[in-house]
Amino acid sequence: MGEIARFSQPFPDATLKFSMQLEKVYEPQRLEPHWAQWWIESGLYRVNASEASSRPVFSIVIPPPNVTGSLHIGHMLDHTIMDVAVRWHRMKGELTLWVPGTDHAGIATQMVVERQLAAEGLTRKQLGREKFECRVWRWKEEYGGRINNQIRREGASVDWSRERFTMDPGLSRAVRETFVRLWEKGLIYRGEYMVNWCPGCQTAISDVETIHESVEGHLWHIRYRLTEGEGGLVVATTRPETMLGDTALIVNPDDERYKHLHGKTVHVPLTDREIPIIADPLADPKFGTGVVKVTPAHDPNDFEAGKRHGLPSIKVIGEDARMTDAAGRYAGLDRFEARKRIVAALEQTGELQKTEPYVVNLSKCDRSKDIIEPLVSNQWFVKMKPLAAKAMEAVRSGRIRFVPDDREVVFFQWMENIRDWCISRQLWWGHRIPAWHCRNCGKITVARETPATCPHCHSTEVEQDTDVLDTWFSSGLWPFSTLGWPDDTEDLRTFYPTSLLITGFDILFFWVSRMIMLGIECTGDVPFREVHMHGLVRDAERQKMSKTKGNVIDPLDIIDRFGTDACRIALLISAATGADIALKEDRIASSQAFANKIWNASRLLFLNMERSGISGWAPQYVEFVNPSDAPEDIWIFERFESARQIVSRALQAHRYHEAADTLWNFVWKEFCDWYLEIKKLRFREGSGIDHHWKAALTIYEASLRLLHPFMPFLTEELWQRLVHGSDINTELPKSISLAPYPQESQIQAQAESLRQFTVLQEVVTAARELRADHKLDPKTAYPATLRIRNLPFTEDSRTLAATLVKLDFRNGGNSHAGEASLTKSAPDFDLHIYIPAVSQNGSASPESRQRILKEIAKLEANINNSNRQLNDPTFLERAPAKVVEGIRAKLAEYEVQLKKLRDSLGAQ
RNA sequence: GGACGCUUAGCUCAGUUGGUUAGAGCGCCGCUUUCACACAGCGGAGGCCGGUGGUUCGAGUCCACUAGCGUCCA
Repeated sequence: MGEIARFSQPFPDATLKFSMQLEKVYEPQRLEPHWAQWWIESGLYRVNASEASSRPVFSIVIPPPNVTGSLHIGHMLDHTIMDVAVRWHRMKGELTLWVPGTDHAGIATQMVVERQLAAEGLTRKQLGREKFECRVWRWKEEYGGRINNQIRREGASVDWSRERFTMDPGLSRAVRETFVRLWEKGLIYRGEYMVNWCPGCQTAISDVETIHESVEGHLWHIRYRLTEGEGGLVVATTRPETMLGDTALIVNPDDERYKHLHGKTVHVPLTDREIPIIADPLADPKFGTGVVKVTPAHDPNDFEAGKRHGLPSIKVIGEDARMTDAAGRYAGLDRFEARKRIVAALEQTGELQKTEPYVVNLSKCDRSKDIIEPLVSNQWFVKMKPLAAKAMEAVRSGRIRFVPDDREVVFFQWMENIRDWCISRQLWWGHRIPAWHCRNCGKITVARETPATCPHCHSTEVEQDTDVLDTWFSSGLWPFSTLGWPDDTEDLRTFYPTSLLITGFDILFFWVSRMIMLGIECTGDVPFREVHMHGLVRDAERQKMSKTKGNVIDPLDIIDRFGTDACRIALLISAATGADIALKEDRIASSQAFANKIWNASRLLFLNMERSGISGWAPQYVEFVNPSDAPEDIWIFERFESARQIVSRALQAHRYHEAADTLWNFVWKEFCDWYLEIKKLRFREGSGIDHHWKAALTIYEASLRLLHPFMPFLTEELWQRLVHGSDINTELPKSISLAPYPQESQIQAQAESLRQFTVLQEVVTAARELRADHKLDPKTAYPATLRIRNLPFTEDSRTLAATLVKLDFRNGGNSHAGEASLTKSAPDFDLHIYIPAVSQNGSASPESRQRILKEIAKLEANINNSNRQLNDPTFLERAPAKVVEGIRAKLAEYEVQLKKLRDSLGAQ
């Protein structure tokens, strides 16, 4: 059971009238910010770990957004789904924690601040590391709050007292601890390897931060002359500028064409260097000319080949993507300018044999879109295989469950082919690597605490490594670093492993996988028991949103226009499990209409409460005690219970769209369109709380609670107004968000009343159909007769039906036999409407005649189909009795209906 | 090249273990401004569920093949 607090001062703002008189149109913009603020100020979602002994625990961490960024619509989807789950669990009475926070986004933030410096004519190098870091912190203080404000406006019920930032001291200590442990276990190493170098970001990046693209390029065939004797070899390459760094040519050992050349040397064009021809399987005889040039400093394959054969490595392209001094007369040129000039030069010397068009696979930096330069450099790596093995085991054994589970395939595929993770970044903003280099003995010391002297030689000449760690290294610790790890805190013991992770599948490799690996490694347990991965929010044309395309939807923008609740429900209802969303604005607009509909349904109720002399309603939290005998009550309780069950099951299974859709239909189509339409005929001036009101308010209040996780603002507002005026002699929760979620009702289905109501619905629909088809005057109460078969149809139901469709059953019947009539018959009833004014013109309209013919055709088809099945012995033998019986019953109905339709055609 | 997914109403999409007449939102057509709501109500039109074949008494749902599209990995 949620925290029960005495109801006090629910409205944080005195300007909000605390009354049952609602404005005609729902204005979310006026109400939502107040509740958002009140929820926080009241500390409703602050959790105390010590309460865990008596209650089940539900915990979740927010995927930390970039602290200096701003939220996009994808975040809003993510946060909305999380908030639904969180509010649901909280209302179920679980001790529910949602940890908010942000990450420091190393590269992105550094680049933003560098741009700012550039505007002042400064560079970070001019400023120096320490001052630069100060500038970034200042930037963070200034803009970091923006994200939090946005999260508040989304209605996210996080525990702000536990807000964390990846650069907080505690989380930084977790980073250091992890690094040291992995180093001590030999899972971190440092060395000269080929890495993805982004010239734009000026740092190494990991494999997952690169994207691959196929672009139209060229394959240049270049002739390398033999240094001795005549002839030479032709090499096909897509990157001629790297030839300046060639240190060998490779041919396949089995390639007969080149066997006689093994061990000979060739001259590298445009240089005065000689390089050997060696045999290695790297060369594919079928590709190009079967000869490859080897540039160990600038290609991952060549790097490996170079190691195998002990080849020298010549770096001709630098970190700035310009040619180095080793490139001779090309030194200082941009790599692509150098390529142009080299091709031109080769053409002139005749060493360029031919040029053909070729589709080149390019690696680009995911962030800056610069073309990656593979470079050999000194970097830090995490050995992934041992970590991956445990992570895969955790998923395979079911300790972590993926929703939807087909994502597991992608996870396993990636894990099985995992490569070591380059974690060092040549940045100044981030967690500095806890490794110290000794200038005296050259040894490396990795330590939790900053060493004063070198432990190896006791020199004081120790200097911390200048690199920082990949941001994902720290966010990989997020589920436990936020809870106090490495300390053994009460929070950690209570809330770890977290219950659930909800995030986009696009960061499966970046984040989810790494959390699983690091979580198991650091804590010995999985970081979460379930992962729900939702899709991307795309624009109406299914295009990925991007700033360059200009199709980005700003969540605050649509929140301002439509209200948070409308945006939430629109996102939820569009989000089939795991599928991308093509978000259309008209969907949000219709959700706004939905919110307004609920508002106005409440307005109807509140207005009538006043007339009946009811000032408020205090919920009992015992669902559906003593319903009246009114059929609409029995019916709506049954519909509510059905919706409640579907919603609960759907939430359990992370089918949020199904839950939202079910609620939409229940509230609008059933509660508003049928139940309230009838109930408002029941309300009486000054009645006080009679059985009609008791039922209506019970179902209304329970519906608000059922809806609350999805539309928290609207339901809070209405619930507060509803309960405020009541004679509260029981203790009420302070907020609907702390009230219990509707439980299974104790009501027994009353079949007779239900049928009474569904027949009533059919009669009403039939009458409306007749009136519409024949364009009967909407204002005239026509005389009519209604004959119900096989059911004691009460006078009450008859009156209700007559009122709803403006018919006069008292004056119907034989006395009007001379007038034309319209007839609609169903298995349960016959309805005749008499039309005195147009007695000569009572024949069926062409529209209705056509529809009847169509219906007859359909019925005949159904009857044939049913007969075919019922005459089939194998069907009778193998189909379940329930299905067979169902078809028999239907067949009987079809036949009655068919006869009536034929009669009605004849009669008209 | 490999893996996975998608194809259902004019548009965007639902459809849990195969079961009786396939749904929603928007759009479209008609009627109504009735004292909750025109961000509304009522009525209506609109679908051989991509194609072919198979399993089954029964397939939008399962299987195979095929066409088109998409995502991830190499």
